[in-house]
Amino acid sequence: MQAQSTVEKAIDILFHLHAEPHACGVTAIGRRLGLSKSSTHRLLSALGRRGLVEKDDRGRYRTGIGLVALGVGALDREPIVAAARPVLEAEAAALGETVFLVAARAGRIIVLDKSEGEGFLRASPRIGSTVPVHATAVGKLYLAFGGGSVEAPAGELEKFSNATIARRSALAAAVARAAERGFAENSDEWIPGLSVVAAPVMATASDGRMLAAVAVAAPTPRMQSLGREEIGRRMLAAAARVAARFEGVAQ
Amino acid sequence: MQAQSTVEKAIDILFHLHAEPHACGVTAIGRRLGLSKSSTHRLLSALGRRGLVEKDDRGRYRTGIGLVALGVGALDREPIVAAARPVLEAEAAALGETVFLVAARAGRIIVLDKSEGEGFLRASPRIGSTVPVHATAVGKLYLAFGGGSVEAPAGELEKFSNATIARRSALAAAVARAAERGFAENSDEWIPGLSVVAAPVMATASDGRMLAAVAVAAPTPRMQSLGREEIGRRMLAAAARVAARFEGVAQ
DNA sequence: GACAATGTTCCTTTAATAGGAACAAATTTC
DNA sequence: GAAATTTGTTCCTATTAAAGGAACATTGTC
Repeated sequence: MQAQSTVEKAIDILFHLHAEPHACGVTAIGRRLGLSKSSTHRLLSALGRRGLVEKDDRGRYRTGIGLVALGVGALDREPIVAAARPVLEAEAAALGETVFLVAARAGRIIVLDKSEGEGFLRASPRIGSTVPVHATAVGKLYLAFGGGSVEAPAGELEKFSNATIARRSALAAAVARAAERGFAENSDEWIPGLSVVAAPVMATASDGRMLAAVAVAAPTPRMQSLGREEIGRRMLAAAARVAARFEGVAQ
Repeated sequence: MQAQSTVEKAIDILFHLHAEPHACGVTAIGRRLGLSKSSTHRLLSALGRRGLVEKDDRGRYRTGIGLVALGVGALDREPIVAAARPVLEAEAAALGETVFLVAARAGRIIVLDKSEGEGFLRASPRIGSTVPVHATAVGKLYLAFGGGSVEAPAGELEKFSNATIARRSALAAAVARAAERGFAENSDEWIPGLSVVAAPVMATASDGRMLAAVAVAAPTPRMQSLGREEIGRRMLAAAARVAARFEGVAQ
């Protein structure tokens, strides 16, 4: 990845600090991103003047509080998030499991919002994080209904667990089944012990494209006892409510 | 505010888009920030290549999903947030009201995390948002225990409601009372109908400075019936638990 | 269908950036 | 405890990227 503009270099620094668990020094950042020490320092100073990075006691840099403000605002700005939030909360309260909203952005599948369940063992996806296409329920939905907005990765399908779909023909079959049933599921295919059932939020009025997906995540045994078919119908109804609220709000 | 570096101009665009409720055009952004149309366009392109801004169907720009990822990560990085989260959740569940964590950053008081209550009418502060110093419970705590990390605004004290403290002598008295009791409260002083009781999280081991504050927010009638003194003691205990977890984790 | 406003691209002057080197703290090593 | 090494910060000038006017393309409007 070749940074071209100064702005992009600064953003690369932000993402690098984001990826690092601990605060980083100027020298280390510069070395990692191929920037001179003085350039790195100047970029960090500019970011610091706007509160996007902070310096700790020892002069090390880490991501700043300004990023939090910008990020949370960006979420609330997404109309689909505003439309979905009450539905997520209602479903999470009714099921006692984590319910979340996922959508495609720039060819990747990203967690937009969540409402967590009550269990001691519960799914807690990170808002803003990316999930794999070929090993998740939402990924299958996007392959079935997304109209090419998301594609399965090129080359070998990464194997996350014993249950991960490895062959493209098997993936195509799973996608076809999702297209037929209208919802998709995933048992241990990404994270062992985690099951997800997801339904697509389709724009009913305009062009009928897929706006997002509503999904419930639970430990596999609990999902088993809840009944996948019943949960699937429930998610379809929830997704329809989100779509109705979205079109009502967006008007 | 005069932008000096290119990076700062780009960040100013981000904050401007963040402040605007709707997507903005290149011309409008440039006019607002004093940038030429072509410069604005180039900065937006750079931000867009890294996913920090997005373009809608009509070519308008708004904040992008990349900011969400950066922001959420930045929050989880704050050790005080990690230490406080279970305490916030436990208190929110026990009280049924919104409990949140607030701290001073760069001289301002900022909401770091929250766990919302269950009421139909409930406080829902925005994570990352700034709250006023002289009209909030946490503001009084920082004036009492913050060691100068936060100061009351210069000039006239802004009047948010009929209950807002207007005179500096009255503010000093409220701060003195907070210093004496160890916790602070706020009834309708910022937002009419909203009451808050807050307790400071003090570093017990090292230098004893104020790390953050734990606060519970509720509609004024409900706070009245819960009993301010009892809630104050409860918040003091919660803040002590946060401090203990913080020092235990940070070790 | 003509007009106005907006997003995008092009090009040259201008000004900010890059990066080496020197300096100052802090940390590590002996 | 002192020397040595690493690291954050500042300074300076050749270089390079950014700024801004103008032309072009596109969209929405009257």
